Amino acid sequence: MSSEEPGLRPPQQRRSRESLERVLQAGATVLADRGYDGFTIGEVSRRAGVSVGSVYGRFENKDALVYEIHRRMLERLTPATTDGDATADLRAAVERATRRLADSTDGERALLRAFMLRGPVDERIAAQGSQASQAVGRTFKTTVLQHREEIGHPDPDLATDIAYRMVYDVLSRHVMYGATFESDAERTWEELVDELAEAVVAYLRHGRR
Amino acid sequence: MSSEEPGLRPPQQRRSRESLERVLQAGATVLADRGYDGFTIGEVSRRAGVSVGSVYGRFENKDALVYEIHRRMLERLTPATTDGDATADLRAAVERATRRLADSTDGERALLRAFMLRGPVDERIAAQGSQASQAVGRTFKTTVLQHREEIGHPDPDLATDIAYRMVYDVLSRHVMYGATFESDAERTWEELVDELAEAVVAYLRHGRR
Amino acid sequence: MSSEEPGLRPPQQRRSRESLERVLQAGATVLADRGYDGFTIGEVSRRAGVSVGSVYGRFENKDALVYEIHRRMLERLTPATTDGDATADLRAAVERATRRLADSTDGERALLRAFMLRGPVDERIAAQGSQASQAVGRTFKTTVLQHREEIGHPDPDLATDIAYRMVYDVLSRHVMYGATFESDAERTWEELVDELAEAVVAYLRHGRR
Amino acid sequence: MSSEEPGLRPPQQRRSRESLERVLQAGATVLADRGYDGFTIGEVSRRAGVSVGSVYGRFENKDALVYEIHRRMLERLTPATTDGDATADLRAAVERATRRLADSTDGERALLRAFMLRGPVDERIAAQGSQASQAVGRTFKTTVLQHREEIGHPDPDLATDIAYRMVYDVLSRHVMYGATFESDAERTWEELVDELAEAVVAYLRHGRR
DNA sequence: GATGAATGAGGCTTCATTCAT
DNA sequence: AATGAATGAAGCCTCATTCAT
Repeated sequence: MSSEEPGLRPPQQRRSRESLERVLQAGATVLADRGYDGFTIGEVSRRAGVSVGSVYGRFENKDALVYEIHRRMLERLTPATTDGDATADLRAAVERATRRLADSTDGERALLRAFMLRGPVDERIAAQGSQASQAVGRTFKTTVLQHREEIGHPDPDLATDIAYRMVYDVLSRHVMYGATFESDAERTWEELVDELAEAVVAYLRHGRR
Repeated sequence: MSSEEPGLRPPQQRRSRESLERVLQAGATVLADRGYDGFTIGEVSRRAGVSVGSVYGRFENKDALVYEIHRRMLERLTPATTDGDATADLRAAVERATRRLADSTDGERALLRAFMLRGPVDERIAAQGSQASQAVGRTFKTTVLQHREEIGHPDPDLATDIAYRMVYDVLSRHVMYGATFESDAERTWEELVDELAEAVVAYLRHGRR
Repeated sequence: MSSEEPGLRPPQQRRSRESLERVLQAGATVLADRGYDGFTIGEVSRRAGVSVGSVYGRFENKDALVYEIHRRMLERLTPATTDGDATADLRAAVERATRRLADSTDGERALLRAFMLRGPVDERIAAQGSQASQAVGRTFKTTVLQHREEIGHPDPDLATDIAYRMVYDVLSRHVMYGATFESDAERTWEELVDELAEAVVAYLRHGRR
Repeated sequence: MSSEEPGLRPPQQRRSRESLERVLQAGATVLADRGYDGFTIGEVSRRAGVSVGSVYGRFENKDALVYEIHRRMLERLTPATTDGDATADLRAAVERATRRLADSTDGERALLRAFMLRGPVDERIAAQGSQASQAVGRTFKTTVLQHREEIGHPDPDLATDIAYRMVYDVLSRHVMYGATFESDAERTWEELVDELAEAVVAYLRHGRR
């Protein structure tokens, strides 16, 4: 399938590798600063201090460059996720999982935002992003389900899935739109993280009627 | 402020009103079908069966057309919201408020999606959208806070705000990305609505530690 | 010849005549204010408070309107020119002729400017303008040549022609470009008029070598 | 000031310099042949045998191209002007200065015409043109004022300034409108030059009344 | 006659991609 | 390999003119 092709032409020499990195770095900066609309090959080549032709020497086309920047961002966002550490109870598990999810976006929010806006328009971005989000989700859920017995909801798997969505979606929206879009009450990132954990704990714990 | 001007040139003849509606309708369809990127004046004029100049006879520029489509969508989305109806208890209130929010998107999801993606890039869309979301939010919160005494959270206003964000953000994300983005478990709109209400009730009710 | 056709459709009714005048007046104002580039039928119709179609009901096309505005301006600029009044001597004749030329532009400078810039691009404007300028020139020369015996130049007709050009061209340029274009010394209209007369007198009087 | 920026993107390769020259040359030809109204990027690119994009690769926008053509024309028109050569008397000085001014337009009249018509509409053209004209004027006046003692006019500086305007304006008008606009007597360039010098000499020499 | 809506050619500009050097 | 110049399709917008009402 063509969607499987990397579009990245592997570098052969030392200088090549450096220039490749410069292009990727510049590309990420452009995306973060000016969004996808401001992301032109010309702008990237200018910021990278590399010629347009050189960019095309590295990447088959613009999309391939975007995908690679995306891929690398996701790599940084979803680390090895060695999540072995046990947790004392459901609350502790939820808090840790939530915090970990929140922290993973540190320093990448502007770039993440650009891709979040691009996903719905570009299937491949969506697919890559979805995959990563699901991986993160599995970790989240695994951590939380360590305390399955504390969960009062009749369908713990469903509840945990919903819980993950709540956390993920509220944080995502904050990344995309900022602190006050849907409400005039400004909420900091920290507040959101704390309250989301609180909400999730309450939701998971309580028995149905 | 000049940024407040509508940019819509009011029609003065019958023929003209019809063509205005055709343009708006075609514009909404294009946005829904192909997103903002596919939204060109040429495409709109083609679908509306109207010349390019005609579009400009009605709208100052492309943005003015987009804003007007947005404005009308928001008008449909946020009805008079006479929300007088009392509710029996917190659960009933949350369920009604959540359902109402969810239902308001019926039939407009594709268009809504286009604007949700445009907001972060276009301040005016963001401002209009935010205003509407906040209005909806006030109704949601008012309904829920009718049962303030049932709320166990030490700060009921904060909790209600967070609750609204959870509902709004999960549903929004579903509109933007579909059923399976961040989780591989496909969730229907209905499931989401029900479980979100459940989660909110649990969150609001439970006393802190 | 098509260049002979007036392009003006004669008005039949009272209201018609009024609206015709409004169009011509508005057209002159637009030309004076915004130059030929800003002269669009839309703008004229807006300022005249008359529909676009109405303008075309009066004038075959944009050019015909421009020509008519031009024609009327020239009519005002070049009055019956009954120049019978005798003058005492060459100096008096030159001064009167120069002053009369200068005064004829009063209150029309902005409009005149627009047409002076249009002439070189539009043959018909050039022809009409040239004809008027030549008529004015004949009066100027006739007045001056009343004192042919005072003229020292071996070819009085040539000299008078050159004299007219000097006066006409310096004043024209002042109308087109303002007080300081070709020199940093700002010269008022009055200064120019006085010194031009002085120069012309000196030129005409002096015998050759 | 940003209005001072050239808007010309400096060429870096041999090929590019050639194409730059072709564009400038074609641009000048278009302006000379069809005036500013006929000066479209499409027409220039066609005549230069170069793509539209290529023009924009070299110039920020249409105006920048026009300004550069103007700048180069002025450069050719106003040479180093080392005017050291002494003159025998006022007449010789005036004749030389007038002739030099007249000669400077050789071979550029059509292009000059286009810019003379553009100046009143484009401030930057006006400013550049005015500056050049004033520089030429200073040379003219310096040459003439070498013989200040021959000047009978009570204010030699004023008179010299007026003299320059007469020469400049009559020649300019001839460039813009041709030989017969304001008079039906056709005057050749040579005749104008000779008579203007004659007139200026007479004007400067004669004592006031 | 009057109105103003509709038309569409034409002008400016951008940018992904190719290709000569 | 690297460079950056060249290409041209495509998008936005204007405005003279026509024509249905």
